[in-house]
Order: sequence, then C-alpha cells, then structure tokens
Amino acid sequence: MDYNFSEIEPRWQEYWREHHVYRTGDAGDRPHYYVLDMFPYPSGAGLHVGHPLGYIASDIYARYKRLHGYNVLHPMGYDAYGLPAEQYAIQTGQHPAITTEQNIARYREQLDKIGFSFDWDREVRTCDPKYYKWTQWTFLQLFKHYYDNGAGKAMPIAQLEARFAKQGTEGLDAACTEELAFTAEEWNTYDENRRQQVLMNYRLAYLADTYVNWCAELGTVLANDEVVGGLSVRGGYPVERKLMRQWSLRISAYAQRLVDGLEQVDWTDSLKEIQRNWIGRSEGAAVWFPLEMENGELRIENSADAGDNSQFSILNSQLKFEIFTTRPDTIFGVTFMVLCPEHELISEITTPEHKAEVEEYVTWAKNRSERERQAEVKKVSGVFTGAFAVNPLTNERIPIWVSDYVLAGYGTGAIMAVPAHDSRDFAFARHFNLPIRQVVSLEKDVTSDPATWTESMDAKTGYSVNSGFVTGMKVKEAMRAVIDKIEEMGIGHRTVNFRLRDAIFSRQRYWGEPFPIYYKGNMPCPVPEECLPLELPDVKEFKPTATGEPPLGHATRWAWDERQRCVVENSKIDNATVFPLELSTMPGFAGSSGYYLRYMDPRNDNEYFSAKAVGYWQNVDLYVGGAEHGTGHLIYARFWNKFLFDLGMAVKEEPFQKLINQGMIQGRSNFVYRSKADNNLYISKGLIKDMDEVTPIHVDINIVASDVLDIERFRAWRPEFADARFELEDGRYICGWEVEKMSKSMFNVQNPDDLVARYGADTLRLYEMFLGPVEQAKPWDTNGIEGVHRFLKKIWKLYDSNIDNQTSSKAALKVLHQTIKKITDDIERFSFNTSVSTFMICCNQLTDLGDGVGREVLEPLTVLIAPFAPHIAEELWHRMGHDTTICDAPWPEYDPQMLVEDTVKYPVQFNGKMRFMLELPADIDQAGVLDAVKAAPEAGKWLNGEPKKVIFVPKKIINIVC
RNA sequence: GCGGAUAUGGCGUAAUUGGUAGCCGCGCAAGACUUAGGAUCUUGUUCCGAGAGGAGUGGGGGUUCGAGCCCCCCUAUCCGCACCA
Repeated sequence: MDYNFSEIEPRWQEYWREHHVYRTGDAGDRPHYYVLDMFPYPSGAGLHVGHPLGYIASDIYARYKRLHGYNVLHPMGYDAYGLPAEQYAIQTGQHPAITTEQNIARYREQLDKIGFSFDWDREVRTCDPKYYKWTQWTFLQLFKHYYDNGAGKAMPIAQLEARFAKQGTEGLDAACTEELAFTAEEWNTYDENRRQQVLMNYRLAYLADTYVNWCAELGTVLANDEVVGGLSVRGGYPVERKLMRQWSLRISAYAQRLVDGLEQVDWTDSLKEIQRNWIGRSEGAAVWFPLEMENGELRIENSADAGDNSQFSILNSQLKFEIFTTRPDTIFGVTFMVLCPEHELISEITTPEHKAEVEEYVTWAKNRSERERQAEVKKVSGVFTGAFAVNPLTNERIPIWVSDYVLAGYGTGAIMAVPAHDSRDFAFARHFNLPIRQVVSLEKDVTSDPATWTESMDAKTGYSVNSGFVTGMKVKEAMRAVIDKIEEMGIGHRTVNFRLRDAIFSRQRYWGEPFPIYYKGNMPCPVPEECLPLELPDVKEFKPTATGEPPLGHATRWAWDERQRCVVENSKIDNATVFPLELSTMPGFAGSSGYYLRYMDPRNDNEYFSAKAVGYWQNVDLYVGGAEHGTGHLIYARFWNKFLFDLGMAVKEEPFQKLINQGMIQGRSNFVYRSKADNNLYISKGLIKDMDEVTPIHVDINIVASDVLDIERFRAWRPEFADARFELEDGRYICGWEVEKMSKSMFNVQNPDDLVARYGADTLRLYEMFLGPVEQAKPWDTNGIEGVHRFLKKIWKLYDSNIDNQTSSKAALKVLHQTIKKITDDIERFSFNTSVSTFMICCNQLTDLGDGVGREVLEPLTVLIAPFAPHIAEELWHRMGHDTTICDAPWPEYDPQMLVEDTVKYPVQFNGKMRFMLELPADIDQAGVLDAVKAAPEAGKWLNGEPKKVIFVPKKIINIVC
C-alpha cells in the first residue's frame, strides 16, 4: 500500500478539529508550558513559506512537550488591525473589517493544511471588541498612572494629586516631560484645567506636542519605516516634520528596567544587544554652564578666588543651560558650545548682529525633513549666536553656536564641544576654524599639536593632560574626579541618559483601536472603564476629512454623553454633557503588546485575564518569531508587561522567557536566458558561452522544478513565450538562479499550499526544518524536497512491511535507542534540521536490518516522529491498533546501557575504516597502548592483525583505525 | 562610523562542543529492474593523482600531543543602529 498523504492528512486534520484534540486543559497537576508564535497580520497575499517556518518549529516543540506530559498552551490569533486593509478600503471602498475577515479565513485555511496543534478555542483578534476592550483598558490604566522613580514602579495618579496638595513637588522623583516645581499652596490655587495640565506632565499615557512625520497627501502621521528619502513609501508623497499634539506612552520611564530585565531572559546575545543599543543607556554628567553676555548685562564674577560667591552666582543665574556629557573628564578641553536649532534659549541669547543669520539658519534647519538631515550627516552646518558661556571649571569664555548636529530629542539638546576628543566636534571645529585643545593623551604627559591631527582621539583611554586638577589621572579617574567636583560645586551631577524615546501612540487612521477619550474643551477625559469597549464606529469614507481630521471625523455617531455614559450622535454635542471623542486611533503595536496574556484567559469578559490563569501559566516559556521585531513589538510588549506587573496583574516581570528568532526566508529566483541574437531562442544555462549574448528573464519558480524548466508550462505562461524555442542540455532546460527578496514581481513567491498539495503537509514540515538551523536566514529552495518526501515514503514502507512483526533484534533496538537519544537532544536545543537527518539515518539502518524490526521498535519511533510529521505518525499509530491519538503517548526513554556498550566496546564501521573506543587505565603510556588494546578481550575480537594507525589520546579513550 | 553575526565539497548542511572533517539530503556518475519512467533499488561521489600518496574547513599567525571549534590580525558577506554628545 502506498503512502497516500492526500487522503491521510485531511482526514486527521478533520479528526483533530472535531475532537478538539489540541484544546488546552485548565491547570491540573501537570507541569505547564507556554509556547507562543508571533501572531500574523493577515495580509491579502496569504501565507508564503517563510511564515510557517517559525510556526513549524514551535509546533514541534509544543507537541514534544505534550508528549512529555506537559499541559501546553499553544495558541494562535491575528494581529488584525493595520494599514494595508485600510489602504485597500480607500481604494475600493470595501470596509477593512470585511477585508480582514476574508484574509483571516484564508490564513486559517492555509494554517490548517499544515497540521498545527494550535488551540483554536483560544484564538484572539486584535480588532475584536471583546479583545480591544482590554487594550483600551490598559491605555486608561497608563493614563491613570505615573512613574515614581523612588518607588521604582508605576503609581496611581491620585496619589500624585494627594501629594501635590500636601507638599507640592517637594521631594518628588517621578518620570515627567518637563521638571516642574511648585508648592502645595500653589497647587491648591490652580484651577482644574491647570491641574490637569500639570498631571499630563506625569501620566504614563500623555498628550503632548511631538515632532512627527506628517504626510499631507495621505493625511496621516507615518512611522519612520514608512518614509524613504523624504517621501512616503506608499504613493511617494512628500513627508514633512510637523509638531503635532499626539498621545505618547512614557516608555522612557521604564528604560532602566528594560535594560536590567535583559539579564533575566534567555534570548540571543545579538537580540539583547539590539535592544540595549536601542535603549542606549549612557552614563555621564549633567553640567550647568552659565552665560556671559557680551554687552555685560550678565557677567559672572571671576571666581578664581571668589570662593562660594561665584558658585552662588552661577547657581542663581537665570541664564544658564544644562548640557549632558559622557566625557566629563574632557571639560578642560571645551572650546565651544552647541545648541540644537530647536533650543529655546537661542532667541534669548542671540546678539542683535547675529540675529538675522541665526534666525535664517534655525528656520532652514527646522524645515528640513528628518530624512534630508540624515542623508546629509556628513555636511557640517551651523552658525554663531554671538553669545558666550563660561566654563565653570576654568572661567573661560566659550562661544555658543547653533548646529543641527546636536539633536533636540537627546539629552538637553545642548552640548559642550570638545573637538580634540569627539569626532563630530572635531569636524565642526575644522569647518569653522575653531580652536582644538588636547586634554587626553595615550601616554602620560605627552602631547602633540592638534592642528596636525587628521582625526579626533575619541577613545576613553589614556591620561588627562592640560586639565587642571585632574592632569595626570587616568581617564576613568578623571571622570570621577570631575563629577565629584561639579557636584561639590553644585553645578551639575552624575546622571544617566537614554536614547529610548517615548512611543508616539496616535495614528490618524481608521482601522485601529479607538482611544477611550473624550474632550472637554482641550482637556482629555477618560471614558469610564465600565463602559469599555468603546467600539470603532462605522464611517462611509476612510480618507481624512476635508478639514484634515482623521477618518473618524467622518463618523456621525462619535460623541460621548457623560450623563448617559454612552456614545451618541455628533449632533448632540453641546460641550456641557455631550463631548467629542478622540479621532485618532492606536498604532499597530497597541493590540500586540499584551496578547500573550489574553491567551491565558481569552473568553474572560470581566478581566483582562484572571489571577488564577496568570498564576498558573506565569509567562511565555518559549516565544518564536522574527528578530525584525527587536526594537518594536519586543520592546513595547516588555514595557506593557512591566506596567501590568507594577499593577500586580502580571506575575513575571519579563513576558518572554526564552526567545528563538527564526531566520528570514529569502526568495530564490529562477531565470531563463534569451538569446540577444534570436528573440525566440532560450539557451540552457550550461550552454551559455558568454553572458553578454543573453538576457536573463525572471521565470515563475512554480514552473521550475530542481532548476529544470517545465517547457510546456513556460510556453503557456505568457503569450510572448508561446513560440519559444530552446537549446537544451541533455534534453532539459536548466535555469539559472539568484537569491533575492521574496516578492511577486520576481516570481519567486512560494505558496505553501502548492507544496502541501504536491508533497503533503508532513513533507513540507520536515523540509522546512531540514533546510537548516531555524535561526539562520536562508533562501527558499525546493531542490531538496524530493529527498525528504522520499524519506516519508520509505518510513511508510518500513512500517507497511514490518507492522505485524512482534519481535525486534538487538541491532534494531540499538538503532532505536540511539535515535531516541539524538532526537531528544536535538529538540531540546532546537536543532530540528539535525533531527530530520537522524530520522533518515534511523530509517535507512532499520530498512537495512530487514526482518529484525518489530513493534517494540516501531511504536516508540512513531512517537518520536509525531512532533515533526504528525499526520503520518497518527495514521501509523492507529494502524498499530491504538484507538487514542498519539498525543496521549508517552515520550520514549532511551536505555543508556544500549548506548554505552556501543561507544566503548564495539567497533563502528565508518567510511570503510573500523574504529574503536576503549577504556584504558589512566596511567598508561603511549607505548603500552597497543599491547593493552591487543590484550583487551573486546578488542581482540575485532582486531585482525596489526592496526593501521593507533592514535593515543591522553584520556581514557583510544581510537584505533584498522 | 558603532554594534552583532556568519564563512566547511558543485549546493543545503553535519561534526559527540578541543579528539581521525565532510554525517544526512540534493545534484552528478555508473549499474539493476522495466515497453516506458520525472517510479524504485544498488554502488560511487571533498580536491589533486592511474597509483601509492598528498592537500584540505575564507586568508595569515598563535596556543595545544591534537584546532572547523580557543586566542590575535586581516578579508568578504549578511543583519541591526546610525551626528545619541
């Protein structure tokens, strides 16, 4: 009987579905294990072979854990909000909900064909009101909390209010947009509006003016990756930087914890490093530099011997500004200061004679798009303000410049420039001919003239020179000494800066979660939690409104009635009891930030998830997904989880214990070569003498098998190929190939359905694993799939002819036990490609053994294969007379005795040579080895005459080649 | 520029983690069975050499009895970040 996968696979898939075989149990005594895949965005293009790669790996592990007796949570769902469905809606008028629904149906169909063990009873969709209710709820909690640095966690905003009423900002250490200082008395005189403004400065979800990529033509803010070269990726419309009022999440408050948490998780070093870079922690100092106006309006007394007075004057100077530096030790080498073009001080300090020039520069710099600026990083630009600062340690006058190489978003937007020891300052100084002073030297007391330098000396090594009281110290010491000094002087302090910016949370789009926020005038008010979800209203048009409002501006029923506590018609807005609702929606990462928690208790309408559920499952044990989410989803989700942890909801601070990044699958394009001399002649790859004589043309990989072109299908593919003639080699047309991105335009997209139809799901599963290590990026290539398919046929045959054997030979059992050990080890280290090889070896060896294979061997082997090729395993399992599914079988244990014998006593045939390993006394010497070997009873049996080569190994093991 | 990774036959890869490199699969070659085969099976296949033998894990050096694996210096490719003070 032949291996008929197209009959077996759908039958078992149907059985599993009908009997809810993969439904997750609730708690119980069994140990738990949570295996999660990054849920997909259901795009119109459907799945390609890259998607299932990670799903197959996680499915293997989930099935393996089940066979090991674990209660496994292995859910799947859809990240269903997103731009493509909305763009499609704008073009066609079809509601994104319908498009999304269709795409989900197609995804589900494709996923089902591959035989995953997902618990579909727990499916979530981010666009489902029952799901986004909790996305909105979390947003409200973020709105209602602030981050208390002292407590090291999020605290209710009500506590902050109480504190303000009692002691103002006195002693407050909280994450905020801007440092504020007021007393309790002042607070108590503030009106409600003013108080709300103050609180907004602290909320973890806050409304603030932020620079964004604004695309007027599309009417929306775009993410950085949606903008290329100053133009929108979609449509190619110009994008400008614009200051807009936007919701943001104060993720920066969690920066330190996001760094620290990386210590606790089992992720690859490279991904941890990506996150560390993104968070960008730098230690250094904040220093205040007082200003000196040229015309003498403010002049700091020469403090060389003025003692406390000078410090007093610096501290009390209204005109001072704060800089951040990671190199406080170089403060003696400061030769100019630079402010970013957005710096508020510029207008105050610029002297009249420089005003025009500075204003022109600032206007120019501000209007440049982020992209333009980044593209011209090498170009030095800037302008002198006419103003001077005073170096608090040397009392030198230092010119203040403005330049866009200083960024508004980092530190304080102002720097002390040390051109000798910072490459950017160096370039600036050279360009504007500013002085350069060396203050660090590799060797003690040895300096050179910076005028001769071609580059700055940036390394944090060596000794301080020309640096007052730190001269002669090592750089590290000098840093400490300078910070101590400025702290003692009260003009600065040790501090840590992060590159991580707060996450902009508003999108001027329709297809996303609505904000549960309405506006009383300018004041945002939360919709009561009991009224959630605030459902996304229908609109007739998905474009921005004529007045430039987001698409939700088209909704006619999008107002909040405070008294009735429900959404009402816009016409009822009176700004007394009925108010307009927020028109922007949440970004894609909102719904994906907490979905793993919801899977634990997905049908709970009263809570995000129950304490019992999270208490049982804890967090995700294994998360599988692409590394491209390293700076997006994986940061947001960790932040989200930490916040919920602070609220006492999540029980683990880190959401994803172990993370495997599956490598990207690239496309492998095929080419035919058209002769330039004859437009209808196509030359097989091996016959081309000179590539200049032919034109390579992309050809659909679906009409090519193992680089051999299906000529008939090629002729039928497109009219212009109908009369194609071929120069064949060995009767075949061999195509060329190249690795490119998988894309429709290159005809190299491989759809898993085609492969399932042709070879079956089990073959696809095995082949995707066989391709190479899961983590490695690799081109998709079907050239080897036949071999894997052949293996399944062999396995089928092996069972077919041995299934009734009752006895097993010792050799067969040995093969089995070797296989058990190898497969178990392989799965534990996620080395699934070697597992497939192991199966093939096992199958070949058992086939060679012939009659000695019985059920004693075949049954455990079926269990081993089940995670990889569940359909064939299930079928064989039942053919062997079991009436429960293979999921209930126990994972076989190997007998170490069976393996020990093999490595120590018996020879192994290996590539035509006979090799042994023998245990020898520890104190044996090289000369004694041969005699010892000959004397060994185990060896004597196998040794015919003198061994060819004896390799002495100073351990207890010896290798002998005969 | 900074950071991370990778480099092994014609190709995808493997190597008990420092112990005789090239397992498994593809491809290729020869053969068997076949009216036929895009089926199945057998044998061979790192390179050079008829052979004995020699060379060999991107290149160069080092540690070691022993290195694909560890250390140093290059080279190439991929990925992430990019004026982050």
